[in-house]
Amino acid sequence: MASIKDVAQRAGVSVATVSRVLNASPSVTERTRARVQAVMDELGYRPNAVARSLRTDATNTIGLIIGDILNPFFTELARAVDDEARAAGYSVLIGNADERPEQQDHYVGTLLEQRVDGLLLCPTAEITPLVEDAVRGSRPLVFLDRTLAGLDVPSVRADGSAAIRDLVRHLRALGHRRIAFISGPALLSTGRERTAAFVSALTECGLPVRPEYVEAGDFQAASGRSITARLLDLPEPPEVIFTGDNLMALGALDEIRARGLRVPADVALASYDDVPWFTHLDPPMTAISQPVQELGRLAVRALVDRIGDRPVRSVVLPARLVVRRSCGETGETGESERSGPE
Amino acid sequence: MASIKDVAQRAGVSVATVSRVLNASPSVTERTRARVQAVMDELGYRPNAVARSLRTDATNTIGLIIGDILNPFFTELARAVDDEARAAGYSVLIGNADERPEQQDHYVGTLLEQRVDGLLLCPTAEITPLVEDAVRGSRPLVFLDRTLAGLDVPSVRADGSAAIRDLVRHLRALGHRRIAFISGPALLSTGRERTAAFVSALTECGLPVRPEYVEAGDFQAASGRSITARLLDLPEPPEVIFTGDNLMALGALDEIRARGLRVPADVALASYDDVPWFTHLDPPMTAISQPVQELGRLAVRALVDRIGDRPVRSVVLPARLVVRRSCGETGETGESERSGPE
DNA sequence: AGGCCTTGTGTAATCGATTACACTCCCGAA
DNA sequence: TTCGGGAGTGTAATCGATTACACAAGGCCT
Repeated sequence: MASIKDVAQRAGVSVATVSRVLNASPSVTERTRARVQAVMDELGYRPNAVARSLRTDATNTIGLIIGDILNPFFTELARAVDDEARAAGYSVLIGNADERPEQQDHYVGTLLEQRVDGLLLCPTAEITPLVEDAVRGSRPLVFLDRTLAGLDVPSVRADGSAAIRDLVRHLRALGHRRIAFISGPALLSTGRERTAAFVSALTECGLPVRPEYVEAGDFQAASGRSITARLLDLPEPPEVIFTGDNLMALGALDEIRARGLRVPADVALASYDDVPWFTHLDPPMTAISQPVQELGRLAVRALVDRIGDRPVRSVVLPARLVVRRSCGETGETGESERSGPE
Repeated sequence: MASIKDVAQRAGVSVATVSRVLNASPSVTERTRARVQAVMDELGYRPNAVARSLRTDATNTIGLIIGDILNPFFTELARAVDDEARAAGYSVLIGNADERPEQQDHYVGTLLEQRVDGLLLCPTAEITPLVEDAVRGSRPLVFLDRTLAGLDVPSVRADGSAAIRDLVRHLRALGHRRIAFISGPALLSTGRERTAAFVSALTECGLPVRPEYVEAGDFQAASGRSITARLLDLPEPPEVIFTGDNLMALGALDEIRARGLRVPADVALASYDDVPWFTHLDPPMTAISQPVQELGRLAVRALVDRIGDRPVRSVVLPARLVVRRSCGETGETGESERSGPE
């Protein structure tokens, strides 16, 4: 591939001048600029970003490590991050942790070696040595969707406590009392927070907290299915199953369908995370929707600020309840979506 | 961040020796190796991949440009590519073309500048200058899922002709005669091929080809919806709507639901692409399933072969029909999935 | 003992860009 | 005419790794 030297030689100038043309430096005659540009076009020259980065110590690239690329929540998040980053002049390198700490670390390592200018991380478990390295090595880092306690790292995430309270009230209003929650892993901040919010919402609504109705899955469909099976086999099965993410809802639905049960007549269903196809289920799924676009946008802004050494504060946005019909009919017109009881 | 010099100095050796330790060269005493390694750990040293790549002219990185990151088909594909690439020692940089040629070009450009060792491209439209550059510049390139005629570039893709024929036969057996197809853009090989296969399948089954029943969408949900609306407004609307990808199926479903029609009693529905949640629709969606994992795997192998200057041939895998219930009940037990009529 | 090979390590060139500094014109003011 | 200064360009150091080549030390042969 043609290098800056080839261009310089062919245009009869020095590499410095070519570099100046590349960087639109004002101190180049229009005549020279045009000649160099012509040679570039002729040779199909593209500057070597590797060499440039080595010199400038900036790759104009940020890393994004998501929990699971098959989870539409993360996919939408990646999309939002990508759009915002590109607008800010950065390219995004996506790593898929597949909810496995060692794979997360693999990507943290690779991306650090690639010298990304900053890292957006949806941490998959507890603090790992590599993540500490990243913090120590003072690479700008921002947590997204999930946090890790004990590290001085800003985070951008959504809080679903209010929405979960709205959901429990909604269920209560529909006459449900036995509500089960398939939570996420206690190792994840999102798992813990949602469980805590659920338990306190129950209490607040005067409902008993039954330990056998709360179990942690791993945010993947299979665990949603097996836990649902256990719940339905209980001597007194729950009237409602609320899942901690959209994949586990899918698993729950699998099990319910396999048993020939109907939603919501036999068992009601609700899910954390709202994804496009929830609307098309029968019945459409009541869900808690996170402001995914905003999360992505703000995370990139925060990271770019850190890269530019500007001060950054953590951000928490509210999630909101979207009532559909999977928990039973309200008195209203069924089709229209609306936010939860205010 | 610590560099190789810092390590060398602190360990009292030359940079060459440190480099040898990094590359597990055999000509280093165990004693020296251990000492250097200790210093590396102590400093939290990570080799600078940028510098290394500059010298070795290999980034151990491949680029993958997909059509649309919100489309689960591409998401699964990305997952498969990522897994296989990592197994082969490569990292994957994902670019989202969002089905827009200019954004595709943006990523082709960026990835070429980053000097990826090879490029996997799901081309979004016709040949663009940048893609030609890539071919000219002799960067290894492999087309995935879609091809571009007129370029000497190997491709890995699935052919759905047989599956589409199976589908039309299946529909015919269920008594349907008026079948509409919402195709993909004629600019894409996948769009053209599926349309051609559909038309010839109709003919083969002795069904008339009605021009007003075939229209190209853009592989996104909104177009599926608007074309469905047009089809249903026809004086003689089709009995079946077959969509060229899963997103347009979603759009079609939206429109059908909005009109209060039932599937398959009022209008039957089938889709190209099979995605996890098709099972959970009511009724479960009859679809044509592509061997996504295999496509991803083989594409990476082909690319790695090209990078290693080994000869590569294009691959075409068959897609297959998965009959569910969205086109009507067959005489069989409804729940079990099976391949099309043999 | 002298020559030769092997083994372990160091020296320095190199990859392709950026950029501080130096240099050469050329113009205008004194 | 001379001098100062700005505009345009070139020279060379630099970023952090890899690697060809050189070299020193030690072992073994004759």
